[in-house]
Amino acid sequence: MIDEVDKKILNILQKNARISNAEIARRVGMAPSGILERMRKLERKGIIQKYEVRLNPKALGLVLTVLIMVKTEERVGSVEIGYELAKISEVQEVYFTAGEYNYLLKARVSDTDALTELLRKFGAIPGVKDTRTTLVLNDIKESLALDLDRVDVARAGGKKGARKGNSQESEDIS
Amino acid sequence: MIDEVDKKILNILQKNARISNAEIARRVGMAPSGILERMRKLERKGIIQKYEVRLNPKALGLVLTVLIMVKTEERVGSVEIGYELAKISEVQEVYFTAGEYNYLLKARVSDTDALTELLRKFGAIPGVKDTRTTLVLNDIKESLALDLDRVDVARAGGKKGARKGNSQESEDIS
DNA sequence: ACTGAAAATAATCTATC
DNA sequence: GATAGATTATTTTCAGT
Repeated sequence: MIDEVDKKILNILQKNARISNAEIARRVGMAPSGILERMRKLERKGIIQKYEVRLNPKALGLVLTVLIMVKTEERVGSVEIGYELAKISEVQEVYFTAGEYNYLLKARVSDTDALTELLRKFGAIPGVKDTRTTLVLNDIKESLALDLDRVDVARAGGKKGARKGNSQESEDIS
Repeated sequence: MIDEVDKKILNILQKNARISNAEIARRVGMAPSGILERMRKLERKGIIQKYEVRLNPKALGLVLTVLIMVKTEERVGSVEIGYELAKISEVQEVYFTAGEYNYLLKARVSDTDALTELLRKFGAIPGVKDTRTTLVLNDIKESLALDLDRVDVARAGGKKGARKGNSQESEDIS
């Protein structure tokens, strides 16, 4: 259950996740202790999953973004290979999809040699049958933001659809 | 230019972007003021782009992840329509790609009705010729983390590839 | 669920090396 | 670049409502 106050807090955090508690309190018009309690509850419910930093891949030399579709031979519905693919550090996103290809991945690499190396890693995973690489010419939008005006405040709850099938490693969320 | 100390700082932030400065300082073995200065420099250089919160879309009722390929009729190399697509709030990612389709998008919606509405919005943009929607059955991995061991510390610089072509709205980064 | 007060920490600035 | 020290601000806990 999230209410209008939670929505305000989450919208503030979506703009800048490193903003101080005290500043959120000021903007929401509540005591900092109350904000702190709400944030912890949102974390406990799994609505807040993580605070992340977005680094500029190009500024770090990872100038190529690639989208790779992967076809595998697994028993229907199995995502074993997906978890193997998710372990590869160049791979930022792995989706198990309905359709001809089983997975779609996004990866960042420094150059075509690094891309070749990455594809070689895929090929080394048993069951990977085919890959189809698409070069990204322009990362036009990349955002974690959700439009909270689209979420039904009444039915938004903490139980369903939590961390299942997420291979991110954990660490203290605060 | 990032060095080994920056790398340590960034790796700590990649695990939890809301960690205190003082705690980073403790882990790195430096004075907090020095860490603060380095973080500000990383922000100024555009290496740190944003601090984001990852909310659980499913916990908020946005249970469907969809990948949509969009074919457009634009003059070659133009990404005008990409920016239009990026304005739509359900759309979290927009990539301009080499290949048969011009764009690949990722979007979150609550149900198939919301998906229909989203596709209708695409159709309303002049120049959008065709869309191909793929349903995501499992979001296996979604992460912003970059493997800093893959970045060449020597050549990683602040000049190239900064915010160009990014339609995220800005706000005080701290 | 929230507030307000108190104690503990942290952020930030200046001066200095 | 970094630190140490001073000041201001924030975080956190908790008693009270």
